[in-house]
Amino acid sequence: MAAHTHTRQNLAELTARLRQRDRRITGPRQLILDVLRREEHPLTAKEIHEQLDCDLATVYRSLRLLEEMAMVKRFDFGDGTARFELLGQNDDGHHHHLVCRECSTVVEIGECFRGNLESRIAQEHGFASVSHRLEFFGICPECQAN
Amino acid sequence: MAAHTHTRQNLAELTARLRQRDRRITGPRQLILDVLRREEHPLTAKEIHEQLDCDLATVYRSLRLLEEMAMVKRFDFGDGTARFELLGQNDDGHHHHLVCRECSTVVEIGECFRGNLESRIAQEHGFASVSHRLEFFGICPECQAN
DNA sequence: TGTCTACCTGCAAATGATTTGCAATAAGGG
DNA sequence: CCCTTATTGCAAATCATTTGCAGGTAGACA
Repeated sequence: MAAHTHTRQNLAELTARLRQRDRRITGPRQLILDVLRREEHPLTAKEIHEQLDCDLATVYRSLRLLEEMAMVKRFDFGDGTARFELLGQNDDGHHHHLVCRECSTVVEIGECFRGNLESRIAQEHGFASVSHRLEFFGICPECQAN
Repeated sequence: MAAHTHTRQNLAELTARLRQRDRRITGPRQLILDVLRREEHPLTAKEIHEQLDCDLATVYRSLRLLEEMAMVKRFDFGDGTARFELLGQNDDGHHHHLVCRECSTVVEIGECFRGNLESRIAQEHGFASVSHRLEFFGICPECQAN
């Protein structure tokens, strides 16, 4: 699919979701989605900001809004900095990452243990709407070589 | 086992591990372990500090040292605040938590998926020493009632 | 196309967790 | 008991993220 098609789709979806919440389609919001679409790995707010020409606070505000609208997903690798990935239209973004402890290279892990672990845990402890967060850490091939 | 026995054991272990690194056994370090031993759930640096009478910076420095010495384990629930738990002598502290999204109540989860998932992931991606972090989130029984 | 208004942005300052510089203090081997 | 070196308290610095505010703009409507 050509990039501009992606963009168009993206924009249409953005427009629709923003309308529902009486929010506006602004330059920064479109640009942030563009940046995220270009990257295959989750980006920090700062990394996104470096590719843009708007205020860092605007990036944070936009990311929060886009997250609420389920257009981006926030990941936490435990280094004190949130990372964001673009979500597809029918994608809940549930997947995990394998992160290099040395260079922070990120590999996406499609696999996840069966959901029944989650429901069993919910049942055993009387919790409702249980979700989980799972990330893997290791040393990537390149860092092993060095 | 009586509490003072625990304390004695604790102190002996602390002493031994500190000696190895040419570090000193100080009041704050002993007190932090005491506080952690009294609590069944992971505590934040601030929570530990509230029960003590030393500087917050000292609490952070001590926790970092104790973590390096594998006497406490750091957990990250994704709320931007680290939490710490005491580790037993032959305990690598590998377990997970179920955290209430409302009130932050924490339940410890003993169970963990088979370690072969970890090694399979390592193999597939060429990573070495792969570990993982996994936490569950949900609404606890009490918060469901309210 | 101009108006109006609520939403947005930039900028600067505030927050909250955690770290660090430094001078004063204490642990513990000799 | 002394001396060297680790450790502490205090204040200031960092870092990621948020927020207050005044000026700017998207977009519904006339």
